Amino acid sequence: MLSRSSEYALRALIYLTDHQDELPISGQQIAEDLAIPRKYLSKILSDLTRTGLLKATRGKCGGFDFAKPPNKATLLEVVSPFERFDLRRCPFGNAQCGDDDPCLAHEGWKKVVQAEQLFLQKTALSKISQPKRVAGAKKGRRTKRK
Amino acid sequence: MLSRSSEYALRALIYLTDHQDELPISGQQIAEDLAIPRKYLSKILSDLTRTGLLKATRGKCGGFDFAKPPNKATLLEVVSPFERFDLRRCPFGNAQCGDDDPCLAHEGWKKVVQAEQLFLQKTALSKISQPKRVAGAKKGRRTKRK
DNA sequence: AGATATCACCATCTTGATATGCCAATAGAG
DNA sequence: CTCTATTGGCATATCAAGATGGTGATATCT
Repeated sequence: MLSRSSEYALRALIYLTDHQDELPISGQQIAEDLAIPRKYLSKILSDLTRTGLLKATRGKCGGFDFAKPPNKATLLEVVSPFERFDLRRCPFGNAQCGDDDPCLAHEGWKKVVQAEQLFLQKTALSKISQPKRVAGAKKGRRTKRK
Repeated sequence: MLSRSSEYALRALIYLTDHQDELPISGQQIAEDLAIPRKYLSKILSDLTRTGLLKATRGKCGGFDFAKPPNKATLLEVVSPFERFDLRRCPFGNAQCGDDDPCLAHEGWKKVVQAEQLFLQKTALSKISQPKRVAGAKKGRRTKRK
C-alpha cells in the first residue's frame, strides 16, 4: 500500500525521532542500523531535505536533523514525495468517473482512500516513534557509535 | 492503491456484468471497448479463468463468461491474483512489529488496511456494475459487433 | 477439409522503481 | 594545508510490472 521508498523514509524519520539527543546522524549510520541500502536511503533523505522536512549538514560530524519538530510533521509530508496519489483515476468504471458522475463503487472506494489520506494527514510523526519499552529505564545516551 | 492489472480486471468484469445477455464476449472485443492493451488483457482474463472466476470457450464465437454469478464474486477475488497484500510487513518501525509487539502506528494503520480489505471482501462484483442511466430505456441488445 | 476466430503459452521489449557506484562540494580535526 | 567524513548529483545496473508479438490448440462455420 506504500512504496518501499515511503517505508524507508518513515522508518528513517522514526529512527531520528528516537535519537533526538544525538542529532545530526549520518545517513550511513541510519542505513546500517535499519538495514536499508545506503545510497538509496541517502537519496531519500536528500529528497526530504529538499521538501523542507529535514536539515542536512555536510562534512565531518554532519548528517541529518529535523528542520521542523517531529510533532509538526505529518506522515503525509514524509510520504508524499514518494507516492503518486492519483485520486483522479477511479479503478472502476471508465475514465470519466468523477464526483459528479460517479460509478457505483465510487463512494465505497472513496471512503477507503480517504481513510488512508486522513490517517497520513492527521498523524504526527512524533506519534509513532518507538518509546523505550523498559519501565523507568533512563533514556540512556548511546555510547558513541562505532 | 491498486495495480494496473487489478484495474483492468475490474473494468473488464464490470463490462461483462453489464453485457450479461451477450456472453461470451471475446477478449478482443473487451479490450477494444475499454481501450485496454489487447494481449495484456488476454493474460489477465486467462488468470481469472484459472482462478475459477471466469469460464473461457475457445474457437469462433468463443470468449469469456462468468464461472459463477457476479453477485457471488467479490472484488477481492477479482483483484487478489494481481496484488500482494503483505499484511505481515509493517511500513513503520522495525521488522518484528506484529499484533503482539506493535509499533505505535500499528492500530491506526491496521484500520486503514482493514478498511480496504473489508471493502474488497464484502463488495460483490454485481454491486458496482454500471446501470444504464437513461430512464426507461430498453436494454437494447447491441447490434452484432464489428 | 479448409478458413477463421478465439484462448493459451512463451519469448521479448519497455518502463519505472529500486539499488549501486563514482566523483565533486563541504566542513570539521589534526 | 591535508586528511577524512559527510551530503549532493549524476550515471548506471538490476528487477518487476506492464505491454507486445508469435505460434499452437481448439472450436465454429462454410
